[in-house]
Amino acid sequence: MSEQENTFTPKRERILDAAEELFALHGFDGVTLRQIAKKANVDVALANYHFGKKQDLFEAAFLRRAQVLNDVRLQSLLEAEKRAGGNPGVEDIIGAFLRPIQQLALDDEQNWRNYYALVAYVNSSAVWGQMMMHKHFDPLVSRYIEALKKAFPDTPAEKIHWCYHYLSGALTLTLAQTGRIDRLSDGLCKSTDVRIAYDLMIPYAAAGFREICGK
Amino acid sequence: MSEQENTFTPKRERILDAAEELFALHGFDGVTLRQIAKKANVDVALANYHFGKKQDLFEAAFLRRAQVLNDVRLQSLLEAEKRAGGNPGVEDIIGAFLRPIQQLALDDEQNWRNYYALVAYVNSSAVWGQMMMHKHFDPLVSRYIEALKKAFPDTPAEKIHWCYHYLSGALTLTLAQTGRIDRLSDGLCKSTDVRIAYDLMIPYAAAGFREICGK
DNA sequence: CGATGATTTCAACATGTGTTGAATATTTTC
DNA sequence: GAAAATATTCAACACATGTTGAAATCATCG
Repeated sequence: MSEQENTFTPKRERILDAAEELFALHGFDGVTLRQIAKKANVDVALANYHFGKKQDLFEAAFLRRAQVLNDVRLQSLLEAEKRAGGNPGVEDIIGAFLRPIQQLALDDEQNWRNYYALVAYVNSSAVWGQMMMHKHFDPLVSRYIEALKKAFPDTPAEKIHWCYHYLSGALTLTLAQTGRIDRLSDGLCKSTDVRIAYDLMIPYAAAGFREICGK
Repeated sequence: MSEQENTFTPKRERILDAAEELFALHGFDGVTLRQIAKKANVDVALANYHFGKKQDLFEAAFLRRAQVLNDVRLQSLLEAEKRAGGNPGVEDIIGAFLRPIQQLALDDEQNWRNYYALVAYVNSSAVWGQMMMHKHFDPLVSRYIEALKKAFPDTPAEKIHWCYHYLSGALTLTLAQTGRIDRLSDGLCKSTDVRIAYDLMIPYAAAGFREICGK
């Protein structure tokens, strides 16, 4: 009755938080329900009561913030289109794609770091991870790709898709925050430096697009 | 005595092949030794006899081709430097970095696809995956980064490292061959199209480097 | 051949897994 | 405040896991 190990949040939410963090760190099969329950200070059976099977718990953790992220990104795209009078350039589109992610990471009241790592894990995963990406993120991504096609009207769609693929790879590795850049740069750069990571990624990717897609 | 389910290869090798494929597909924790043994047509205990613990088997599968890959890539870098009289440009360096990977995938006598997916998995993984990357790939990568620093002598090292990070992300997602581009492009592009994947990645990345690192 | 050593299988153990149903506590409703 | 509903814990099952040691098979070579 004296201590409160956590700032008080409902147990259901605590389970999701623990699942998010542990799944992001070790993957679906690398985490047991008992580890999640322990981290959430909760009995094992409670996860089953609230979310059903383990797979469903994973999806619940994945879904929780997906809609939020999609909403803010869609608005970001719409604003960029409005600002450019319906014809945004590559840099505008890529900025609209990445800035919301950067911003959420910077306002870390709610900590998006774990969730980002979870998305990176899912995007790097095989069949069933791909199904989740397709279901929950591809609709929005398609809108970005449409915008890019419009920005390069004379470029074959194939090239646009490959360029987006490269951008998606850079983003995914950034979201994962594996710390590899820290080691390779001997501490000069930090995976957690969200500011510079996206500030440089935008012009980098934009230049890549222009090189491949002409103009 | 009549059928030979596999083209005959020693069982030890068959275990490594099965481990490579299954680990690449489902990750370390997503695969059981029994699944590996079954795929290799071998008893479970044999993996332990040859490789020790499960972790050691994983590392053995990872190591098997790492040295080969490092050798061919180092030679590729040295040749590029020689060809450019000691001062290769970005495009030369990135080409030397990516072409060997592309080439090995194209000559698929030995199928490198599974191994590439395994590397992608390791590079996307947390602490212990990073240790493997650091130990077995970073020494060579550092040489590429040194070459890049020399190609942009006036650019702060920080920017070089971030640009390499973006390139590494694009490469990793390409190696993973998740099939996401197939779905996003509605079949127009294929993850398995190694030719175009790298042919476009090189100028894309080179343009990104030039944009960020000047010149 | 016979014997020595490497390979491969067999059987099993100890432990950990996801999941479940009944029991208890807590909150809500009337 | 009793009753109904929700949330949480407890105990346990059926099964799969990595790993091991002792057998059995195979190859090597005098």
